[in-house]
This record gives sequence, C-alpha cells and structure tokens, in this order.
Amino acid sequence: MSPRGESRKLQSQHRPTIHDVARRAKVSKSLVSMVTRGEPGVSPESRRAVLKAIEDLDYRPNLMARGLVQRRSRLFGVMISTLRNPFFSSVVSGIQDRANELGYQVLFNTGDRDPELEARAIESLLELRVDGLILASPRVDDDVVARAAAAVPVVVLNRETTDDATDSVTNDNLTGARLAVEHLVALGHRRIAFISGGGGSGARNRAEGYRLAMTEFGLADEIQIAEGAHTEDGGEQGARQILTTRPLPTAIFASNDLCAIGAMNALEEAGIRIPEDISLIGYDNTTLAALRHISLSSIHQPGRDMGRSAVDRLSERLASERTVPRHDVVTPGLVVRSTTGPPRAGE
Amino acid sequence: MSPRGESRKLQSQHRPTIHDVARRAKVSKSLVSMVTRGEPGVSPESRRAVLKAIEDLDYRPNLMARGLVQRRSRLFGVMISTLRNPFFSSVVSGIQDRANELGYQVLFNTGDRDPELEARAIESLLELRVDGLILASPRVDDDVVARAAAAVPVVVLNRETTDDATDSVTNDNLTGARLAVEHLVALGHRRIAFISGGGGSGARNRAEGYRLAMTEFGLADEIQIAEGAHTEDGGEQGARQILTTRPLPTAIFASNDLCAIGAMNALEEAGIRIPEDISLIGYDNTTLAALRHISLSSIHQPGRDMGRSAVDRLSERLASERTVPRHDVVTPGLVVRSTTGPPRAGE
DNA sequence: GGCGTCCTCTGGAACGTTCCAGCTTGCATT
DNA sequence: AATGCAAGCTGGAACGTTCCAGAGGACGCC
Repeated sequence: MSPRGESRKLQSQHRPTIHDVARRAKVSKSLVSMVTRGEPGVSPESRRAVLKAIEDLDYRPNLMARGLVQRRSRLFGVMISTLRNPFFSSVVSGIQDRANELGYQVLFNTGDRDPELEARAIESLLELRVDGLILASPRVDDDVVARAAAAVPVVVLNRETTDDATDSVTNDNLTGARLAVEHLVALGHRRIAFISGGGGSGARNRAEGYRLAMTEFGLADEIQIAEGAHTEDGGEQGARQILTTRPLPTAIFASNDLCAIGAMNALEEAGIRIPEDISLIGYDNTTLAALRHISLSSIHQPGRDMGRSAVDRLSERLASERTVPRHDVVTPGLVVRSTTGPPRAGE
Repeated sequence: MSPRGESRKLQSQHRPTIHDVARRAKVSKSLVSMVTRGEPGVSPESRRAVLKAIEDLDYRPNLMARGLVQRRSRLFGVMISTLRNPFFSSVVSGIQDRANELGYQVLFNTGDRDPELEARAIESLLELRVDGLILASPRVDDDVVARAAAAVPVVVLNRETTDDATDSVTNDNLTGARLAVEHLVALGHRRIAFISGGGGSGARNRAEGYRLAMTEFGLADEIQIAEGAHTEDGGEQGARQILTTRPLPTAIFASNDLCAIGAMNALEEAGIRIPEDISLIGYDNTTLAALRHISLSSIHQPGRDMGRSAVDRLSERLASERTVPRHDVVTPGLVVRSTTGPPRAGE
C-alpha cells in the first residue's frame, strides 16, 4: 500500500467520506451519492447496504463538497441588525418555518447594529455562497446592499431600497403612525407628542406619518417631536425633553415599543400616571408590549408573516419566476391595551 | 472555442472565480490565492494588480472550495434553543465578539425548542463542517450531543453534560437559587414558595437549590413548589396555583425572569401588591427584569462572559491544547430591584 | 565565471462531492 | 436466436480553492 493510501486511511478514521462508505458497502461512490440524495433507481438491497454503512461509520455528507459541484448550497443567509429587539425573534421564526417548508436551511448572523460589522457579516454569508440573503433592518449603506444583490437574490426587511435587484418587505409605517394618531384623536387627545426613533428602521417614515396625520386632523399646530432612539434610553430622553415643555401633551406616541417603555420610565419617575395624565402608545407590538405588566398599546407588525414573505420572494427569484423587484408592504394594525385612554376632563 | 469553454465563460460572467481574477491580473491563480489569504512574499506590483482585478470583477473567494481543501471552515456553529428568551441575546453577543477576535465567523441556527428541529439544526451545522459547535440550552437528547461531539468540539451552554468529549459552561444554579432564598430570608421571609421551570434549562438545579437552601435555613417545612415553566404562561399558572393555598406565602421565587413576569400578572390580577403583600424574585437578570417599569429583583447570569468562555473552550480544543473535558461554572449574583422587600409586620 | 541564496512566481495534485455517459445484466419480444 | 430495452450500477471529469515542489531570475561573493 502506498504511503498516500495509508494517509488517506488515517484521515478517513477521523471523518469518513463517501469513498469509505462505498468501500464498506461494496458499491460505487456514485451509488452512495444517489442514496444520500434520495434518488430513485437504487435497488432495495443496495440501499440497505449503503444505509447500514452510513450508520456504522457515522457518515455525514460534506455540504461544502456538494455545494461546490452543485453550485448552490440550499442555504439562506439572514443578517439581523440586532437580537436585542424582540420583534426580530418573530421574524426569524417565520423565516425559519417557511425556509424549512421549501427545503432550505437558514443561517443567521448579526452585526450588532454596527455598519462595519454588519457589512462583514453579509460578506461572510456571501463567501459561504448562500443561495439567498435576507437583511433584517440593516444599517449598512445602500451600496453594500446593492453589491450583495449583484451576487445573489436579496430581500431587505423593514427598510426601503432603491436598488433594482433587491426586493423588500416592509410595513406601512405611514399608515401605522396614522393609526396611532387616529386612535389618540378618537379618544379626545389634541396635544399629541412624538418621540422619534433616530436612525432606527422605519423611524423616518413613522415621524413623517405622525406629521401627516396630525395635519390631516387639523392638529398641525400641536406637532411636537422629541429626539429619541429605538432603545429604552432613547425613549427616556425623549420623554424627559417633552416633560420640560408647557403645556404638557396629553398623549405621547413613541417610535417603537422599546422607546415607549423608556418613556414610561421617565413619566413614572416624574409622577405622571399612564394613561390618566398622559396616554402612551408604541410601535411593533413586541412581546414586550404584550407583557401584561406593561400592557402597552401599540401598532402591530406581523413579524412572522413578514419573515415568511421574505423567504417566498427569495424562492421566486431563485426559480427565475420574477426578475422585476417587488416591494411588499404589509398593513399594520392597532392594538389597544392599558396605556391609552381619554384625556382628563377639561383638556 | 469549445462548447465547454463557452459555457465556462458564460458562467464566469455570473460568478468570477480565482481563474478569472488571475487571467485579468495576468498572474497565476496561486498568486491570487496568496493575495486573498494575505500571505507574505508577493511583490507590491503583483499585489496591486490582483487587488485591482478583484475589485473590477467583484470577486469573492468561495468558502466552500477553500474549506474543502483546507479541511476546516473557520466557522463556529451555534444552535440556540430559542430566541424568545432575551438572555440568549447577550450570550450570542459574547460568542460573536470572542469569535471575531479569534478570526472565526459565527453562524446561528435555532430549533425553536423542538427537539426534533434542534437535532436537524445541529445536523445541518455539522454537514456544513463548522469547526466547532456551541449548543445553547439544547433540548435534544444526550446522545444527539454525544454524536455531534464525535465529529467536532462541542460546548454546551447552560446544561450539564455527561459526555466525555464535550465541555460545558453553566452557571451555578444551586448557588443562584440559594442567593435568592438567602436574600428573602434576610428580609424576614419564611413562607417562600417556588415556581418551577419545568423542563427548562437549569430548572432542575434551581429547584434543588431552593430545596437545599430552605432546609439550610431551617425552613424545610415551608417548602412549597408550584409547577411552572420558563415562559410567561408557566409563571402565571404557577402563581395561580400558589394563590389557592393558605396561608399565602410572603415571597415567591420564580425559576426565571419570564416566569416571574407571568407570576407578576397573576398576582396583580388577584389584587396583590408587589412587594408589599408578596415579594417576587426571578432568575437570569435579563433586560426584561431591568426594564425600570418592571424592575424585577433577579439572579444575574453573565451571559456575555459565558458566551466568550464557550468560544475559548472550542479554540482550546481545536488547538489540541486540551483533550479532557472542562466544565466551567460561573457564579451568579444577586440583583435587588423593586419587587422584593420585607414582609408585612406581623408575618 | 561559477555558485549559492533569496525572492517571486507557477502548474498540478488534491479536497469530497455530483453528474453524465455508458456499461452489464436479464428479460420480453419478435 | 437475435434484438431491444429497462433497471441498476460505475468510473471519470468537474466544481473552486490551497498547497507543495520547484522554476527562473537577480544578486552577491569568491
């Protein structure tokens, strides 16, 4: 036996290959391949022999080798801007569900809100040769997205895209913001302040939606926007700022749930009761808002469905069923809980 | 030109390979390879020419091909049992940090608490040939873990392992539970009930720790355990069950934060004030507990550090610096917030 | 002028699969 | 008996890299 042969044998003890299985089952590697891929045209005995050998050796097909020759990985990559916002856990779960239904595996990644790290995360997914890429609220520049889209179908979640090659799934932030304002107006509020989401995803449109709705309801003069962010701290600071103004608003609309919870802290600290003194509403309808102890009124985004749609967009592109970009916009809904109520009499 | 040649050209327009880069830069593929891997011994001009060609063609090295020949992927796989528990987002962030420092990329996966799906998720990570695997609170059977550990270094987070080949990083649930009980006892409580975490990670040891501590403090007769789970619902049900007993306990220790928040709901619903009537403490010290509006006393687990340690364990194994299993146990800490206080006078 | 050494670069083999063309075999049909 | 055909199987080429042995100069030194 040649030295080469020996070294092969040594390694094969470590990680069996298709050859080892073939030798053990006394068939060709091609036959083994057919069995692992579940192809028809293999006799029952051969199949049994191969499966036995696979079992004995604890063989596991090498996806890298397979992907190399097939020129596809049956893998979808998902870059999530942050896991800290519970909204994304429902998105992920929708993506995972739908991908599994279609026979794809899903791999996640995050950049922790840092554009630099996010770009690296995207890059490594592309180098892995995922068949499609979903970017959930990415903070990277548009051209990073475009570059990715040149390589592979890309769907952007919760952010608008200009790029021609990428699809998007967003919720209608303008309508959502309008729903929030409308709800408050219906309760009798007029002085409705807004805490912005800074550079957060959808933040700009939510602010715009607030402005439009206020104007529509004849409350243009009452528009009051405090600088915030999509974090607890951001909400707290926004609320503090609002509390320095007079007269106080009777309601506050925060750009997302985390932000609303921050505002909640500031209001409570100042001895202001919710909703008796000031009503409060958030956005995203995360599990956070639903915690009964918090019970925050909010605008619902169907995270699971959005995740599922994103996967469908990818699979359409892969099947070349569509080459023109598609931009899904899902309609948000109002969820009333305990933090919104009518203003005090006389207001 | 042969038909074969033409087809290659067509494809190379789609996804440039190292050959395309080499041709364009008028060097050999080996030289290009050296440049992409940042090897020394390449002249400045050649390097520049190659980088230019890479830029022009938007070339991206194929990790599958690279991994195939190098027999390693520089990838760590992480299977997370659920993204719904915010504790894991800190773990993930620690893993990601440390892995990047060591030059590894991290890919996540989840099985959504379903043992079947979790096993599939693990399998697909192994087929991808990750260099190491971290399992965060897996629900799969021990033998699935052992099988994985036969292929690749495995670190299990927040769960004990018997397997000889796998490392683990856990927090000392017994001590943590003791801290909670001790805190309540110090405040003057004697009737301290416990809501269990069902099959949740660490749940058994937390229950055991509660039992031991109660006994240690001479409160063996007061031991009261209600069946729950590591979810909001589980906590709610556990609390409801406790509320049917007389005399009521003056304090409740819940097996994790989510569970404690569920209990909070049930208590509030029953008109019981926290902590005036009943004190409440959770476990994990998640961001949830820290929300000032909730302000739940809790037992802290250093998620980030645990994630970082897990990566270190993998890298030791990969460097063959260690072949004996290592089981890290980190020490939890008490975090007092607003849900614990002394019992009412006379109790 | 010959030799050694260093630097830079190159072509081919290998990694573990899939895919394809084609080989056997056995049986039914003529 | 010859033919056709289907079923079951096989070997080799290819996928896009890395790695290795070695080629070819340039240069310095004796």
